Amino acid sequence: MSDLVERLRGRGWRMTSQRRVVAEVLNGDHVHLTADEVHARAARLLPEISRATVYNTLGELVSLGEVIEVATDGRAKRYDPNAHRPHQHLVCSACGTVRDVHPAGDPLADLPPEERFGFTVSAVEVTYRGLCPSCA
Amino acid sequence: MSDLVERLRGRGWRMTSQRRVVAEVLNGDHVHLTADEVHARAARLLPEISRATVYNTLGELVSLGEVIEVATDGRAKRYDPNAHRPHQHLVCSACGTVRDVHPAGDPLADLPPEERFGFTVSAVEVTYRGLCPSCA
DNA sequence: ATCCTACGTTAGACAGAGTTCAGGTCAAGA
DNA sequence: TCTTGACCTGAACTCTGTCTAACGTAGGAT
Repeated sequence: MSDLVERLRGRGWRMTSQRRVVAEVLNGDHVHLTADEVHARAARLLPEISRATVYNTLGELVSLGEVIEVATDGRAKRYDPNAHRPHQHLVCSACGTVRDVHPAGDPLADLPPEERFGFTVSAVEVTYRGLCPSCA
Repeated sequence: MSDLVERLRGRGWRMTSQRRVVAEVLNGDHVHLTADEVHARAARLLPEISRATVYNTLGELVSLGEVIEVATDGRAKRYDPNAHRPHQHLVCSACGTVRDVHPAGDPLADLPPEERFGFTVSAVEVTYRGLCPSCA
């Protein structure tokens, strides 16, 4: 994720302290923070950062394909920096914890043409639900 | 869906005009209304019905397993009365339209034990995304 | 090194979806 | 018919997220 800053600069991104801090907060594996959590952590490094900037920056990172938006429940979206490798999500129904998982098979191939109703299908999301070890 | 009223009464549900109207509105195949749409249609039959009652009733139907909640995106949740037959959803990224689909294969079987991280996996949701014929 | 300016940031108002609450209403059993 | 606890209502409220107008600044131009 540290070369992310370089990739973004190469794409003409103006680098600001706010954007750097948001990228820093999203660093790591199995990170699935909500926008508010990103804002809270970013504010520990840069107290004046505003909510609007966090939302703007996250939206830009999503458009650039550097971060994936995950809607695990009806609540706030979560942001997943692990956009390099395709993966799915395993969500604990009790505490909301999210894990990245890598199932076998290709769900897109499982949808036959006659079940597509003329849609141009471009993506598929799989969400596994259950109880994590601590909640079971 | 008409025997739904009987099933609910059998479970000790107090039957009111409001609940009857919400159940009526949800009748049919490929129905995926938002709470607001349910409220609008219910209000045509029972003008004084309140939003809170619609939300309460939908929530109860979901807990009872009679209706499935579909979180299509950042938008409003949709409510799917087709809870009897297992199925997945195909969502238009542009207009939010939802279709029920029946893919081949079992996504649960595609998640090997070493990818479950000790979770007790009990369910899986698959959401296909793309453009519907009108939006393409 | 400094200046310019277009791009970025900020605070706060706003909007959509959903929840809560106090008080009035009514389904259904006695 | 009476009673009562479950149900309904409307309004205020919370939570997420977006928009706007004024201000700040990164980085190329000079």
